[in-house]
Amino acid sequence: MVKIELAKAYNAAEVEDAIYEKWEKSGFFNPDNLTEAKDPFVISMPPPNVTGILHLGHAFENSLMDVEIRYQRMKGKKAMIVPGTDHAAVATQARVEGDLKKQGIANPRQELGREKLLEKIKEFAENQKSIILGQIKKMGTSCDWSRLAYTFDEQRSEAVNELFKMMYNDGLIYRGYRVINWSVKGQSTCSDDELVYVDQLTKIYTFKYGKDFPIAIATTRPETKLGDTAVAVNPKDDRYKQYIGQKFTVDVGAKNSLTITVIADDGVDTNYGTGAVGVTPAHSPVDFEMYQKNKDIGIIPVIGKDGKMTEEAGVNYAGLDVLEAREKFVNWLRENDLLLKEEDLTHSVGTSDRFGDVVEAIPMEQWFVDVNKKVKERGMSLKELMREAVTRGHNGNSDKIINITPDRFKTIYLHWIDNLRDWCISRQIWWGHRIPVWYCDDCDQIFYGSENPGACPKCESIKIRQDEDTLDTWFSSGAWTFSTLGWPAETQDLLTYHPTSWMQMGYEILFFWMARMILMTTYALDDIPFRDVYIHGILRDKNGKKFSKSLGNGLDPIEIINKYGTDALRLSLLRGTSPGNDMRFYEEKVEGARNFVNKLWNISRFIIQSIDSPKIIDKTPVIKTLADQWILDKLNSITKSVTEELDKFNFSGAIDYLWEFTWADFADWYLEIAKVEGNKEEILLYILQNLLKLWHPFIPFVTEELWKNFDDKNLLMIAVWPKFIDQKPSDADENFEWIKNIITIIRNLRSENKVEPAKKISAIIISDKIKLLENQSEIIKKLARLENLSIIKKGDKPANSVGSAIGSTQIYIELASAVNAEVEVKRLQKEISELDKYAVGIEQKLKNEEFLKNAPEAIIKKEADKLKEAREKIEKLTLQLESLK
RNA sequence: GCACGCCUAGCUCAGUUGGUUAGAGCACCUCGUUUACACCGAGGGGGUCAGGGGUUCGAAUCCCUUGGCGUGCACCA
Repeated sequence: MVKIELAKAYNAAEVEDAIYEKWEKSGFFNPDNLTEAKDPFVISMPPPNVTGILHLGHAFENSLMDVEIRYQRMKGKKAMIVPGTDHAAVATQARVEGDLKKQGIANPRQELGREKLLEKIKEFAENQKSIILGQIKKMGTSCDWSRLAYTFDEQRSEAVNELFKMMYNDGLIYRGYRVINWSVKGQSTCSDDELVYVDQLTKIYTFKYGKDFPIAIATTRPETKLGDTAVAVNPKDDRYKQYIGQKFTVDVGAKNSLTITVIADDGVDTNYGTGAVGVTPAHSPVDFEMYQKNKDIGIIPVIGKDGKMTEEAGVNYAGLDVLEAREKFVNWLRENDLLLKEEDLTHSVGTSDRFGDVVEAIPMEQWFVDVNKKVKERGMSLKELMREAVTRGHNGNSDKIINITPDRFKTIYLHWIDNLRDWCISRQIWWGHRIPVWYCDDCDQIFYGSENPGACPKCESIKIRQDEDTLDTWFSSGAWTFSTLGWPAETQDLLTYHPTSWMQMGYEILFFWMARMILMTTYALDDIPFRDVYIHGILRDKNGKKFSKSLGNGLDPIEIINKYGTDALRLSLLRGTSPGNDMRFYEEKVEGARNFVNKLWNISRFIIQSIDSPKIIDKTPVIKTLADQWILDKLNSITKSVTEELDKFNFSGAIDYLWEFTWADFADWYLEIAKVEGNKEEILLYILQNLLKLWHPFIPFVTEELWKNFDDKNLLMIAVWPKFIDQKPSDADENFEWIKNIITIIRNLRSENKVEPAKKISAIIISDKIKLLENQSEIIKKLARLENLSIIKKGDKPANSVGSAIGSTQIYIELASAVNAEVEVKRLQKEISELDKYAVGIEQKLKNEEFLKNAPEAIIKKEADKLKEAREKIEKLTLQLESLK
């Protein structure tokens, strides 16, 4: 074999693209090619929105998914990430319309029309898509590209239509006149979950509708009061209950007069405000509910889709902007002595997450998913299905429980379900799945149809038209875990790979997405969408601010990758993070990870260059020395720990074990020892190869690149995950740690006494562990830079020496010049006094009868051993101190 | 208003059933170019785990409470 030359430093940019290509060509991203693998392990990739290119948050998600999938693949699972992108209905249309406006097209919808605008959006989306897919590859994510999906492709559209049809036929989707959230700017509805609440300082006005009206009410929206049809009071309220059922006609200065009925409602808090509520059915969801119980009070919409006052608001107001109307009405109240109070109030208002404007509550005909209606043949509502999947398990089956990490999000999710109202799914935009419903203009028949049915099924008229609206993007996202596997067709993929195994997502889309996937899957497939959900926090910048375009603090992951390598980025994103918590991102972190990757490279470089023929070592090598035993035991033990941490999805914990072992135990200690003891080819290769396997899920590129030095035929990517060997524990760890300790003490003595680092000196160790020390004397001499080392059983402190102790063992180094007694006395005194405090603490514990009675025996023994060791050390140090005086 | 989370070394954070003298990375101090690595090595300093109380033989960890920061939901009459 030719001697391999490795570069002095790992250059990620040079090798990554080629490695990814090799992986992709191998076909092993597709689990169907993992012929020896058994159980499936599937991750549905949360499809990135085609609104923009990927940011660091995506890099983080890709790192999480890829670590998990590579781990499972190496564990012998049919591992698969199903990749895809999301058409992101409103978000994408809003983005493209915004761009068009900047280009001078003031009103894209009117100027371009449906077809043209859709074409523009499609062009944009396709362009973004190809950029995004390239980025995902850069991040090293091992997706099965043969199963690439898009929420808006033909297959997924079929799933959406089928789902709609099922729900429509089951009466779970209905068209109804309800108060919905309306974005004037976007000219579309949005669901309750799409609102972003912001605090707003406003005024709250207390007034009476008229001089003769007996009850005062308060409002922050006086202009909507032109649409009031009732006043609600608590039926137990003595002040008002006499008026319940009475009707009052009031003049509100709007030319039209209002008829206000006093109604009873248990929900009214008698202690809050005036204890009475003005009821505006058209512009408040809560009031609308009261109206539905008391339809005869009537409903008067006074604000229109354009955000201006309607004709019904009265001729004095029609056409006015809401703020103008507010001012006008308040002035009128004031002039007529009806305004009782005017106070400042901070309250939160809902704004559209995509268009940014404060939404208006307006009543309209829209499509809804009924979450409270019992599903046919299930005896349960969608709400109840959503609850069951995370509590007792789907259909009461404890094997079908969705496990949420960290589990506090389960509580948050359940609380959200409690407050859930019917889901408004129709949007007045064009980019999205068109609602598969048709209307007959001749007989008013409404019927389902994913394609143009040609004629009305009832009256055969051809004057039919499809609903103009499109579906909420989350309607299609909700089907993602199964639409990507071929549903509604009964595919082999569905049989093999559903339910999926693991899902990760940020907590900010818990309600949008997780909830809807659970809803859709439990309903349509009578199953859960996934077994485990890992909820992660959001990435923030150095100062804790959210990354955002408007703040201009966004970082392009590809730039980071070009500078530090993908492995470094992945490692930095996963290290020191915990599920559910936000984390800060800063470049120094990536730099540290890059340094580690380089360290691993150089460890390998050293090993590869120091041996003749690199080969695969798959059997535990022969153990020759204590150090060998120690490092192999340690490798075995961290193999167990890393596996356990990964099984708990604790990626950071797994990294900590690996990092510590690789850098400290293996590089700093064992490699140095290998230089002394020599002849360790097999052990070095064995440990390195196991390390490459254990590290591979986290830093796939550098490990794969190194692996080819040992095996240029098989990919590390499908190597078998190292197994923990369950063996009798040896005392190698204890003994070797003790030797390490002695070396550290000598190094410390040298440093404190300003011995030149390169200078070789003499040392004396007085101990009864003669044999152990003699066996390890070469290592001690080399690593502590000793010329001579005397190991004796009994003796006195040598002249011109300084020393320390571990337990009863004393360690001295000889100094060339006289000892600075004063400094040495101080040092020893300090050490003794600290040690004494420590020992006294343990002593008290051991004197405590309660402790002795209650604590486990192992703990008591540990404490006793600690005390013995400390006391012995104090004794030896005291002797040293006395000899100086 | 209700709920949840966070407050651990100068900074960023781990710390999963309560039990080592509480850890890591970066930063800092001293020393060092020993051919795997200066993207490095050796040694070191630095924390009453936000404050107070409680449970316990034993608390960063469990409970109560105060304060600060953040988030979700509700309210928004």
